[in-house]
Amino acid sequence: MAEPYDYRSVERKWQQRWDEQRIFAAREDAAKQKYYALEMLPYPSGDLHIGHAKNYTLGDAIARMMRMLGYNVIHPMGWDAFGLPAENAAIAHGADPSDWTRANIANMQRQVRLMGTGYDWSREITTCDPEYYRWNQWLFLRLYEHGLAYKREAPVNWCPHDRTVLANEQVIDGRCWRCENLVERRNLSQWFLKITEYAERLLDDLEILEGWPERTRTMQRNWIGRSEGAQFTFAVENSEETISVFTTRLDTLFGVTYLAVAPEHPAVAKIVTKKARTAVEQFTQSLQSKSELERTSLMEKEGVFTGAYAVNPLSHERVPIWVTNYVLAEYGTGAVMGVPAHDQRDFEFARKHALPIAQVVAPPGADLGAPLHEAYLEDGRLVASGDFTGMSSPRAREAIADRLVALGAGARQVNFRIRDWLVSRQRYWGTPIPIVYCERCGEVPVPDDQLPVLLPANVPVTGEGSPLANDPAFSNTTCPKCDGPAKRESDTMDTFFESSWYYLRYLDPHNASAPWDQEIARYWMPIDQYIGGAEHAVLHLLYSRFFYKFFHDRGWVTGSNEPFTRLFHQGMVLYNGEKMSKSRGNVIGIDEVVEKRGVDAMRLFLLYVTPPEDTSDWTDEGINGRVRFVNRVWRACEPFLDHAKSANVRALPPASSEEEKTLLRAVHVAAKSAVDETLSRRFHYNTTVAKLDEYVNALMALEQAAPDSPAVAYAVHALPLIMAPFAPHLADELWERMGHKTSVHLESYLEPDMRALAVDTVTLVVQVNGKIRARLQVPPGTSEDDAFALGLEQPAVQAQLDEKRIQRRIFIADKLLNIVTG
RNA sequence: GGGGAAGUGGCGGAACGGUAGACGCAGCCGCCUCAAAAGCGGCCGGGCAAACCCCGUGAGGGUUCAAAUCCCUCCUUCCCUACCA
Repeated sequence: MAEPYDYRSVERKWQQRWDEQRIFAAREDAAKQKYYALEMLPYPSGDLHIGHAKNYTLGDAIARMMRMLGYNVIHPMGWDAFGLPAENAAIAHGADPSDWTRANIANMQRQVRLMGTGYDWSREITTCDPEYYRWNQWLFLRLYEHGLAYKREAPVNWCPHDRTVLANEQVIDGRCWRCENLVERRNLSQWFLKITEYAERLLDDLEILEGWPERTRTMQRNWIGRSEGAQFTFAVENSEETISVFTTRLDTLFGVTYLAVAPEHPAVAKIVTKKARTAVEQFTQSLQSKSELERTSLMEKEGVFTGAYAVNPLSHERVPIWVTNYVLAEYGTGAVMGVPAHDQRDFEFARKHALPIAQVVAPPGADLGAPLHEAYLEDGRLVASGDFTGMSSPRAREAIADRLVALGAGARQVNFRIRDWLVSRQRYWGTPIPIVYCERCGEVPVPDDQLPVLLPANVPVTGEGSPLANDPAFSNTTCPKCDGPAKRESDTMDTFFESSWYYLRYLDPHNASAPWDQEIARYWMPIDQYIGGAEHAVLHLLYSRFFYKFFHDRGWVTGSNEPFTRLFHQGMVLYNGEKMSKSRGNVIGIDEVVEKRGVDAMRLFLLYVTPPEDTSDWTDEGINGRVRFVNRVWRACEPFLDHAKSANVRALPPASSEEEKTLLRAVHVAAKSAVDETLSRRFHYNTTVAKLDEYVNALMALEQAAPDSPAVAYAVHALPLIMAPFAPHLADELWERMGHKTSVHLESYLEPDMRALAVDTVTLVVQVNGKIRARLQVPPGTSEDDAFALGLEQPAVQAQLDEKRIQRRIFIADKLLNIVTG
């Protein structure tokens, strides 16, 4: 009786050995082509879930494949360790955020190791380590020096009870998620990064990111939101004030019947008439308690007349100025021209408040006069538009822009939807922003040699107010310039700051004098394959691109100014058709799967269920199928290990029977599939695993028929080599048992051999008028004439041809012959 | 409202203009066994007694010698985004 396969001890053994022998340690080697494989930095929430497992299994299969294909592979892992959940745990359980985070990292690191993923652990980084975040501070200061980090007032979500700023996701139905008080919008002084300065480049360079999913590029395009138009100015009657508006539809300028401004617009207070003041203030007050979400998507279009009038710079018409809830203070100029006839939002507003609707663009071929039921949004021909009447919309936009420029009333302008990145958080568990406020010198950056500004330990975290501001030991300091008394900035950084450059720190993780060495970065960057979920399509992936362009401008990185050459989004893993969630109790735990089924079976299952980009369903039956496969491989190999030692895997043995040919072909079909899926970057290893099934089926069949065949020895010997990237533990075990002293993962991959892939006969389909009438077994390379002659002999073909005249023949070598009749 | 992706057996999927359903799961039959499990072998889209015949890739149309695959319209599902002027 053969020895049964003990996946538990085998998997443990190889994980230990890979660790001890550091077989995945990466070193720069100018002689070899580098390959940087990276999975997105995980947040240490406490437990690894199957979604992580799918992500890391795919990344690991790719990294191992590329290594075996001769590339110098770097494949690191680390922890995105700062963030709110640690602080929330502190508030809820009185835990120390640091202890809580460290414990989670320890557990998740254990689980990642359990998966047997081949990371270079010597490069592991943890973003809450002072050795890491000091470089966060250093980079912040460089951004500051270049005017890309600045502080200004901005409206934020403020909870008056807890006296803290809330993130958008912590505002539920306009209320604080903790105390359920209404959240206010307050203007507070906040740190921003000037990503808008890079908007144009971030947009344009999307074009060269051909290795990115199109939908992700589209999302970034939409997020950046470039729009071309013009900005121009309305004078305000009886006032020095003017109101500027941005529009992409200058052709509708003569259709303006009112001006709509955001309540926060600075001109409002100055232009509002005595009579209207109370109403306007009440309206503004009522909006203050509403979050942006509420103000925009949930509310009807409301507004109050300011009593003031503006003058249209071209038509000289006077139009009322309204304060409205549907104009955003943060976009454009915070004011828009109201054109009810040609903008749906303006249309709804005008209807509600009985404002006139003036049609100035006529649909092609249509006559005006009929009242509109909705705004007409398309281009057309201008009517009732002064000198511009009769022009097409595009021409009118140009002509009106020219006129405004000539009058000095406006200019062509490009506007971006993207706003500067708000990076300050009034929170404890993050990187302290390295700025000091001196009574005499004002805002002073902390000098580099005083970094890091350490996050103090043992600070009470209550969720009320800013913990750092409340800590005098942290807050009180001396000014680096004048040594006078000063206060430290008490805000910490958004955690997306850390994750915008971590991939560079991996390259040189212990460097004490710089965030990374430029020569080392020159060798490894950019990242050849980045793998992670689509949920970061905009945030993380956009911020990182921004940082990398900044680094490139400084000369700190060279070559491409994009960090991620190719990007792959793996799909989610569902269970019972639903997202796994603790509250539903339908979570599949890594520990349990590894214990009960083994890592290799889990990896094979995750690769096999669906193509990697698709959503997959975890099923107990499905994983059982892969457990069976692992055991089949063992039974197919273990009794033949001695026999297999006689085979040279690098030399194709001769095949003397059909069965042997079939087996040798199955071996090389599997190898070819693995290589092709990797190099094409399609990564559909589900098809590769299917080929491994066929391989093992063919192997077992020949073992029954001809156990002594050299083809059996060869196929047994080659199996671990081919399987190594997908079932790495089983592969190394078999490899060792065949007498090898070094890991199979350091071998070069089996090169697909054309001789093995060749076949003796092919099935040639004979069609008549596109319908299959016969199948011929012919040698490959059979000529069209021979095939035609053979085809005509087929009774089924004859029956169809009968009296008919043959008009043409289509012949695809080794595939098909189509006879077309008249 | 806008944008994107996808619809193939009972299920996951394969087929990147040329044999639709590889491979696996589930199911059924058989072998092995005292028995069960495991394992091994076979069957497994629909119609038909059966077939080498006919039908069949969400629906309808088109391009082509040939369409699951390319194009148009519609339906359905999922994801993202949302008053951006």
